Amino acid sequence: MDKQYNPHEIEGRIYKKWLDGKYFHAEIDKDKAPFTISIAPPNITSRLHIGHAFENTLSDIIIRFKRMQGYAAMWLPGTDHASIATEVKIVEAMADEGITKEGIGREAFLKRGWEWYNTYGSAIVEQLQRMGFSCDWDRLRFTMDDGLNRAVNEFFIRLYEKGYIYRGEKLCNWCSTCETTISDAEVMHNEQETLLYHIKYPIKELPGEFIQFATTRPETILADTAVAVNPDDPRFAALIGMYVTVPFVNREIPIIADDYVSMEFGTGVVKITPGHDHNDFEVGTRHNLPQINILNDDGTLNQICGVYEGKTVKAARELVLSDLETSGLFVKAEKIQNSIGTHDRCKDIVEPRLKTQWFVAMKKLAEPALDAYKTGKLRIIPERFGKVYSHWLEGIHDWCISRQLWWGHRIPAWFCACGEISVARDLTAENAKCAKCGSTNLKQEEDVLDTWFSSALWPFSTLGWPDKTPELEYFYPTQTMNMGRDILFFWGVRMMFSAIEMTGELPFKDLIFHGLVRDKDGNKMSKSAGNGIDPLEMLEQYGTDALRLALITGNAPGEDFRFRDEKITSCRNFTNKLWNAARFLQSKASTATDNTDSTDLTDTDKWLISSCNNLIKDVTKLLEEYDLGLAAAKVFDFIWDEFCDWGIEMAKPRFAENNNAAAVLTSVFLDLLRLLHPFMPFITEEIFGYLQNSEKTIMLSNWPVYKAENSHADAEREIINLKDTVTAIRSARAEKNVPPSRKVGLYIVGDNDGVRGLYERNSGWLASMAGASDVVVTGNKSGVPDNSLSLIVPGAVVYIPISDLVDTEQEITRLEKEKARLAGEVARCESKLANKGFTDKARPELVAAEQTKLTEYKDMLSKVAEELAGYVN
RNA sequence: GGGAGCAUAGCUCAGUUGGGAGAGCGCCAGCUCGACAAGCUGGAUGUCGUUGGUUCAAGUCCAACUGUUCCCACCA
Repeated sequence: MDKQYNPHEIEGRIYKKWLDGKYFHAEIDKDKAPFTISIAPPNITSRLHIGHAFENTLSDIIIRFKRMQGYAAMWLPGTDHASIATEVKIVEAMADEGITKEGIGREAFLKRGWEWYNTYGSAIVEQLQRMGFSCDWDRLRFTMDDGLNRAVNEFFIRLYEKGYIYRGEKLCNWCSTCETTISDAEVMHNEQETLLYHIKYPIKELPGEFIQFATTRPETILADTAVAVNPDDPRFAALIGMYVTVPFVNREIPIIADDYVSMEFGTGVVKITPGHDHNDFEVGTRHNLPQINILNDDGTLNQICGVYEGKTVKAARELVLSDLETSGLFVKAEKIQNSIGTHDRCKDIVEPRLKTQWFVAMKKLAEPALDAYKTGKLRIIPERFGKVYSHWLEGIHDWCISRQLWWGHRIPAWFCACGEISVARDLTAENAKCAKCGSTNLKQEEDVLDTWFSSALWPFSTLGWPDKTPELEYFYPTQTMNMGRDILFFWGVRMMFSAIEMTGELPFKDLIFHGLVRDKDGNKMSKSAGNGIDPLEMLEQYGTDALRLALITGNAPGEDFRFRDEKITSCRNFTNKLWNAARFLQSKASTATDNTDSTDLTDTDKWLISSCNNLIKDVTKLLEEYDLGLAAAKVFDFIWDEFCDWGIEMAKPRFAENNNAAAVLTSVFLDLLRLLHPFMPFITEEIFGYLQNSEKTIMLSNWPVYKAENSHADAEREIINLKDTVTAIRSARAEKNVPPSRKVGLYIVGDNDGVRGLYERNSGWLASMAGASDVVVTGNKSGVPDNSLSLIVPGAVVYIPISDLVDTEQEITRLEKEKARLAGEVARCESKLANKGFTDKARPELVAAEQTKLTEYKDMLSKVAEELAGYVN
């Protein structure tokens, strides 16, 4: 083994070994319980970023843990076609070549989509493999492969047949850059400072009089079909029912009364534009107002707008304002804070407008999804996201699922000239026939489905649904789902209701949300900001295991966290530490006996076995609760602080003798490797190979279980005392500047047999750890050299004969300080025990512990006092 | 307008049913002590945002406040 851990050569070789051994592949096995995770399929828009690395590291930890526990653990991988996101990318790429979508036509465009998939889909798979993820690659799926296409059609048709899917003209969110509708969830609202323009319309019945209102979008006056006031507003009561004239289009529109209008805001008058505003649409519906659309698909104004036709919204706004000013109808402009809707993909302003689209009626579908959470069948982790989940479902709106795009699942609906729409299984251009008029000249809907329509089926469509496959039977429902908290509405909710409706079961039992990875300054990572971190770069520099560990330790579930280089460096250092511990053990392998169960275990052996045993219990529990960051930190700390700093160091003096020190260390270390394996798969696998030769792979070895018979609480307590003793001696040596090369003698005076036995049994390593030439354990002070440095340690007093270095005055000061500290402790313990509230109400073991401490402190205090008296005299 | 998170050492953050404040990095001092200088040993640094409340006991539970981040919502 090399002196430094070098991940590069190792990782590729190990991953190949796993693949070749088919270790990732889970067969249907009736003797095992299934444990399934579906990947959150990455979009094929680009290569993976650090957020993907993080999310999938979580899944990999869970699936590796469960696999070792003996489940038929299956992690199903795949990618998502990401309809609009990918289409935007392809269009951009084509623009660089000077071609357009329309220019090349649908078929050629789709060909480019598949090329895109071939490039990025495989790049993503490669990246996932570099991260060491143990996905069942034989089951790799894509949201647009044949099976999933069939599932999508089936889903659409079943919803349509049940009347959940309908087609209608409604106010939709329109992105004129992408020229498509988008769902409410895709609209981002940003507070911005905008201008609120005050405008007045002449009142027809009262020549020379005007009614004044305010708007942030003056160009939409061209689509106004009323102005509204509050019915209780005395200022305008007389005007209700009169008419005003919209300038430029000379449309006469009524003044109506509606509760929606707030008397306080603006002028107390609102222009009503049902064709371009969600609120106005509802007001318009209540008052039977006409709905006028003034926009073309590309965002310019249409023929209704007269002289403004062909102008962009922005240009039209300027023009309308200046024309209003000219006509004397413009009053003033004021600055206000207003929220503007933008498209989450292209960041352009979204305009509400009328469009005929396909919708899913959500109200009834949402109910069982809500129920699943409220009855506790669905577990949401962390819990607080449950509130967000149910709140959204309670106020859910219908889902606009049609998109005016090409890359995606084309809607399986066929139009006939007679007006009939056919939606049925297996309709193709060849066999389509109108059910009403018998015409065979049907045209398929041009639109494709929202990308989340297919994602919603992911946990079961990937297992063969709608067919009743054995895989679906066995692996479904899945167990846990890891997802970013930012896609709860897009995906989490939609999988839930789709699965319940289609399969009658929840798609997963535990829904786990993780936070976002931010840069070192706390900003969101994004391509445009240029602060994104490429996981491949990180793992090339530090190794995959270090990256994985850095992503999860010290992060609380569901919280965002910053990614900093220092953290990954310390994790890289840890891999080296682990590597060298293994190197050391390997060098001692020849001295190892097979005997780790025998009764001649020393205190240190018992301590190590027992504390590792406790670690197993803690880590297993944390992993079962999905508290991965804490679990990783526990293993990390134990290996470094306990196993290496104490376990190995305490064993060193024992190697010369014929004993089982090496065997115990190795046996414990193998368990530690198993605990660490889900987090750091490569290095643990490599070391596992060096340290034993009975098992082929750590991946499929058994997860360690807590063994009651390995609990040695007494030994643990004793070693804790010894560790304190060593620390005290080292600290004293440092304080006195005694170089490590200078050996000293230790005279330990303990006044009871148990304590003397403890120090006698462990005098070998105690001497070694403390840098002593010899250790003398006695029952009294006779034989201890004069002017030795004395230390109070648990249960005893240690004298170090370094008299030539001891400054008597310093020593007196130190003892006085120690005396004061101990006196304080005694007082604190006494007052605590004198408190009836504590003794009566606190847990009994706490009270007992406090009493023990009091005795110990009193004991130590009297020894300090005695020492001090010696110096003073 | 509604809701949620966060506030702990110089920095980044942990802190699991309430029971004597922790890690990593940084800083100071010293170390080639049987693997590891990507290491070892020792050390300094905290009114746990503020104010109240519950409790024998609060970083932890409750309330209010301040700062900050985010989500939802149709306010022209």
